[in-house]
Amino acid sequence: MPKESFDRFRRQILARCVSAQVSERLSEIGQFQQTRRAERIVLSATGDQLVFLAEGATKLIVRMPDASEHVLAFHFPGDMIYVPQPEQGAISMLALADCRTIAFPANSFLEIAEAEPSVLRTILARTLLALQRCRNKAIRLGRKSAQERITDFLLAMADRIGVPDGNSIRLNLPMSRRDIGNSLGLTIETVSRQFTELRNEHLISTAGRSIVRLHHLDELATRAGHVSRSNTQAKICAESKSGLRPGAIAAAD
Amino acid sequence: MPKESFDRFRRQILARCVSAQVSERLSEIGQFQQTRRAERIVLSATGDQLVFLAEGATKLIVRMPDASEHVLAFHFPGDMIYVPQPEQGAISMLALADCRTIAFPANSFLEIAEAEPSVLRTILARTLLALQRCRNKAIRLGRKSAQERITDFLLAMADRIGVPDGNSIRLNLPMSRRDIGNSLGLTIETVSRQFTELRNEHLISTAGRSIVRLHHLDELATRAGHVSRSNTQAKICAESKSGLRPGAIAAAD
DNA sequence: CGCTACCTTGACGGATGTCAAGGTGGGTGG
DNA sequence: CCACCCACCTTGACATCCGTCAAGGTAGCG
Repeated sequence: MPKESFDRFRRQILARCVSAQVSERLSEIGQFQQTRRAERIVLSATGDQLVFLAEGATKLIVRMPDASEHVLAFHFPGDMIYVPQPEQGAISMLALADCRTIAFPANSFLEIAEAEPSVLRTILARTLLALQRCRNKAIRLGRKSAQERITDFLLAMADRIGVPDGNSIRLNLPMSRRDIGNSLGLTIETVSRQFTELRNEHLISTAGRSIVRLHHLDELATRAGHVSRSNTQAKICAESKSGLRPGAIAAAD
Repeated sequence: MPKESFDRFRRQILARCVSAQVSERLSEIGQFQQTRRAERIVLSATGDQLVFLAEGATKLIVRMPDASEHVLAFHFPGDMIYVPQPEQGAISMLALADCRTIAFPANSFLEIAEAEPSVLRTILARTLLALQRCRNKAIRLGRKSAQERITDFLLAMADRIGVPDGNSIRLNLPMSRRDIGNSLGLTIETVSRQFTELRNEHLISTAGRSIVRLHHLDELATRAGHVSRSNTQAKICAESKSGLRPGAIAAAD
């Protein structure tokens, strides 16, 4: 396993105070993997997995009975993703860009972590965060219009991978319009129409297929159905400065 | 705190092998509460809470900006519910029937549980289960039609509180049509129309406002968009015999 | 027995899915 | 470096499902 990836894992998931022994044992059960864009991250089918994403971007998908796919979440470096054993649920993880991952069998991971309750608590805290994100997603899908979903999605992305750019925030979206639609419960056509509409109102601008610039964050937040907290920009700055992002287990957008 | 409620908590959440001391300390920080139907379960605002539902039924709701409410989950006895600190998220827990609950400050609970990693793992396991349920809910809300949502909801309820009744399953739903709609992202009218339609097709029958009987579970499962696993009945029998239900942290339907 | 909250039914309109027909970006190979 | 090609995106016309508004009906409780 490349030292660089595991070091990232150690920094982000294991607190600073973890014994070298625990770290050692975890590195022994972790399966490193390098995956090319559009390929599946191969996971052992012998139980639930905890996957650490060291580099790249992924989507977590469910295959529906009709062979279509629904995107549960997008993930970015530093995320810890819980993937249940692929029995019938048919959850799988696909690379949106070239990826480096470390996959741990969940049971072994947790057994080792029992020796170091702080690690267990870190995992629990991230899982609770994932649950909150998933709840938010459920609200979004249940109640919001297409435009609200799209703007909410863009703002969530801004929080996660946006970079300040003058008065705007610049996004380099690794996922296709289809992926966005599959994540928000919309068709690709509706996604496209909403992008066009936001572009016509100068709330966003786009360059090529993946670059999106968000202007007027406050107006976008209003469109997303938020309640006037125009601190997205501030949050991003704070986060990029400290180098800490909330991270998640499997419910990031 | 009534012995009966805490005993239930001990049986369901604490494994049999927990030290008397841990159990004792948990009972000291747990706030017992009896709540009447339609009232709010009052929680300390000083941090996240873990609420054990010993008796009754509850809904976990979010107040939307427009003062409407969205139901995140319904809960039943034995569930452990994670309720984040009510900052702006405005999540609250309402009793659908007379309830008995024990509320623990999450941080204190987890600190005590660190002495007994098996408890921490139980909580983590339940949280992961809640995450799975929430993911399922997200899929349901994102992709399914009104009829699929309703039938899926009824089958989920059958798994949780259904009792076998000849060839059917009988449900005594503690929540109103409005609550069901708020949970599935539908209006009360649409819920009502779908009930009527299912009734006309003899897939369900109703008595009064809260009794629902499900016939033809396999057909209902098809309507729900499931993939032909007609084992719902079997699962319920097995569960009611063993007295064990999966339980959840805050994402039950 | 009557009141009230809750449920049911109907008519209508609008947001979004579906179907269809181009247009465009970006990577590949010459 | 350019041209080509394919996947991806955009736009339009139309259909449909569900939300909205409105008007009763009914269960369950006092």
